Amino acid sequence: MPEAPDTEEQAGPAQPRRRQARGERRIAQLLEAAAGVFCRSGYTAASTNAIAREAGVSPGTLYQFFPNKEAIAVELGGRLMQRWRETHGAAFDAIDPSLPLDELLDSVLDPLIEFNCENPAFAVLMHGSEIPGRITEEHDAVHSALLERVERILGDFLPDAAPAELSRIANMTFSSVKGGLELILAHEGTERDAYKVELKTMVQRYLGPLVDAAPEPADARTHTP
Amino acid sequence: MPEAPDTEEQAGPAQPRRRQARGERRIAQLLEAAAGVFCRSGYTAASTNAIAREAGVSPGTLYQFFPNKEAIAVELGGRLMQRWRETHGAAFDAIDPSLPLDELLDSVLDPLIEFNCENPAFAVLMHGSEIPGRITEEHDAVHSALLERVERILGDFLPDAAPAELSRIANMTFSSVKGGLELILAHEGTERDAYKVELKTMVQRYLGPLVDAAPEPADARTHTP
Amino acid sequence: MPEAPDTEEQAGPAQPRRRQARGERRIAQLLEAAAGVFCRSGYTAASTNAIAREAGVSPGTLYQFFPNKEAIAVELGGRLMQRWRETHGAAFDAIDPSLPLDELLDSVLDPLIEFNCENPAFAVLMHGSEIPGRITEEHDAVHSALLERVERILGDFLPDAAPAELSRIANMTFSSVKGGLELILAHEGTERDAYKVELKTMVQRYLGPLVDAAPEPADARTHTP
Amino acid sequence: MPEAPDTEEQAGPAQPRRRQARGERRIAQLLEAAAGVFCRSGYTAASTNAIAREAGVSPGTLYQFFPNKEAIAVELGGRLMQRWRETHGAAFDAIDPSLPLDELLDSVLDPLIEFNCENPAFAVLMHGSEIPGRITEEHDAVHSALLERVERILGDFLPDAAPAELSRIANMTFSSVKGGLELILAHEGTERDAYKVELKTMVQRYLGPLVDAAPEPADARTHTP
DNA sequence: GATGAATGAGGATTCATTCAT
DNA sequence: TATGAATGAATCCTCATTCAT
Repeated sequence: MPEAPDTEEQAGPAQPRRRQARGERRIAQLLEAAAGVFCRSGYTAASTNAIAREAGVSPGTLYQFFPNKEAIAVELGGRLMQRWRETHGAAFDAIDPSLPLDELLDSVLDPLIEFNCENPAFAVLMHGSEIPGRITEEHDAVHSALLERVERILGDFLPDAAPAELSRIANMTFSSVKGGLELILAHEGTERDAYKVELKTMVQRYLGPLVDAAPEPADARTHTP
Repeated sequence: MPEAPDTEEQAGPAQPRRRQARGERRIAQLLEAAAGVFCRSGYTAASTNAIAREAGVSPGTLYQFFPNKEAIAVELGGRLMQRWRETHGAAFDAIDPSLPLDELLDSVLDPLIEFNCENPAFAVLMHGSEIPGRITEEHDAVHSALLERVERILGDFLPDAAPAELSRIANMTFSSVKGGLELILAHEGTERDAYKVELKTMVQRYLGPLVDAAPEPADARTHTP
Repeated sequence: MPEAPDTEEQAGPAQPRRRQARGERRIAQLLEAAAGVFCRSGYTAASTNAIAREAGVSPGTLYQFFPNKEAIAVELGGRLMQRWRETHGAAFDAIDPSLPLDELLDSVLDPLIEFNCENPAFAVLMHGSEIPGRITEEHDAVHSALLERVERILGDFLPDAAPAELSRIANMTFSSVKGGLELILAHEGTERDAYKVELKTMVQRYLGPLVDAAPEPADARTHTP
Repeated sequence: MPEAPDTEEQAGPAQPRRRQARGERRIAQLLEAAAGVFCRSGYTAASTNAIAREAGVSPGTLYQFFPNKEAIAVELGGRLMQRWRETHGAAFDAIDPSLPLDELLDSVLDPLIEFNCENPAFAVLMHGSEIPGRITEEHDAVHSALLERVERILGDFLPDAAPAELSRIANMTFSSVKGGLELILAHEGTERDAYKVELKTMVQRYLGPLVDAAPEPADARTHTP
């Protein structure tokens, strides 16, 4: 994707094509820089000048591609979501609700954890517009998209749950996962691995009874035999 | 801390206090204003001028009582912790480990939830120095104090757990509680109540197996039969 | 002087007397504090709050005795000049112009040096209103008084010199002495002593030829024959 | 120092300079403004806003080129020293120690005086960090560089002097010259000229005996036999 | 497009000074 | 008197954003 060998076409669309190629690189550069700065300082404390500096371009250049600071976060979130969907989206869409919960959670959480470790900015954006006035809610792509996805998955398992209850459970689950991811990212090595396990354990325990109680009256027993 | 009266008089603290009465009121006023602004904008985006304005005083007055912005957060955290201890600390210190988990959690979480609903800034400060360089860790009284308390309580239940494991479980629990509190605060009325229940359920499910497995080989059964 | 045992008189002048006694102590306290702060930070960077703090009183109290910051410097200068006059003024007024120059300089510079070492603020104020707009010239008691004194002494030695020339020589001499005093104060121990000697040597060499050439037709040899 | 172009291009410094031309002009403008403000108010009382205003730019522009107030003084000092070296440095390095003292002093002091009259800020910066905490010593380029130069020149004349003595004499000389320059700048027209002569006379008289007594066993007469 | 200069409002903080008690 | 609270303009400096080249 970053390499579009821009064949010299006639006249009209040639220039834009070349431009867009260079522009794409710039944008990617800027977003990568933004990811770093957001992680280090948080959205509010991150300065567009710092992002431009980190990207090795001038402030003016940054504003040639983004109308303002928020747009950077929005676009970064959009791209990370996109990358997430490309990498793990298929698996997500094809979740098999008949799987035992622990396997299902593994199939969901393992990629999510891995993706967050590789893209720590994802976690930052995942938290969404905690503070009103920062990133407008409707612009908070990552948070709402993931939450919706969680809700949908849960809906498959709990078809009888009222929408409000579903939303509540999804929010609760997602909130815990976000917290767990933060802890995971805050640690390293074996400690990090232990937190990964712990997060999955927690989610399993939380959702286990719900799932067990609901569709399949299987002989599901405790999750840590 | 903001006031060191150091009068070389002999008398008690009565005389010097009269002068400070106004100041004490101002401090309370400023902290209340800070609580509001912190809740609305978060620590980073909160401006001392905004706090002063909200308190109805000039910027200079604010700095008569606090040396800088962080000190405001620290003092606010300190006061909230103090209030928390005064209101619910005794109950916390006297937790009866022989209680069934759900009762124990009620005795811990109900007050915590109530306190957060009454003091929403508590939740803000509870999150601690998410971003390195904001509020210094050692100054992050609320977060570390509560985390330590959680760890201690858990230690009573899991005397055989390794320290690292204990810390992990405490962090995980605390993280989830923080997330849950955020959700509670983000909702109102019956929805808020439902979230309260949900949070307790989640913590119960997470800790239940740990506790059951540990000291008392009682006939404890799952909590959602 | 600081101790006026205020005997209880009738009515009218009793109160003021007592007040003045306490006030005198306060003023002395404040001026001493100001001396310290001026030495440490210079006049511009010295804050009235810092002076009050150093004096152990409140800002309000300071302004009960001085209308503004400049007045503090002016009064401090006045008092130091007063002390200077009381201690060494007599000797100065009774300078014997028939003395050989080196003895005369000793009789002038030795006390001046000693006084400056004991009252470092004197040197600070001696420099006068280097910067227009700080301490108004007419308020710069120390500088102008000392300069005038130097001029008068020199006038005794050089009765034939034109006023402008006299003023020039006085300024030059005074300027060098100020510089030398700064160096003296900047050093300690034997190095300080060496600077004392050096300063006197310099002044002697500067004034020697002038004095020699003037009243007494001695066998003075000049360095620029 | 304020500009690190770091273009990864191959070309010479021609291209990158074109962009900086405006900036270079701004820097010069700002430094000129700073020189004026420093002269009028002194370093401490000079405000960056005042400098920006004097330069006809906004505060932000100033900070695009200088990280803080001290850096302005440092750069100004550096440029003035540079200009000084370019204009008179060669003559200084090629001082002929066999010259008679008065000619030598002329060759040193005349340019110095002239340079100070043309660049009054030089005198301000020459005084160095009189007050601890203002301009850090190591940043006080003008003062230390000139003092060192004086010391070196004197060293040529007094090869047998102990280092401490040399330093003392250099300090004394430099201090007097600074004082004299101040007086020169404080006057105008013929009075200024007269002060110029007076300063040279004073230095000559101070150093004459030292020099005479040292290398050339001339028939020098000292005033303190 | 790219650059870096420019902006000016705003942020934290200080300070001389005044006021209420 | 003395205190300490109060003020608000001014300080240094930053930042999102715009402009000229």
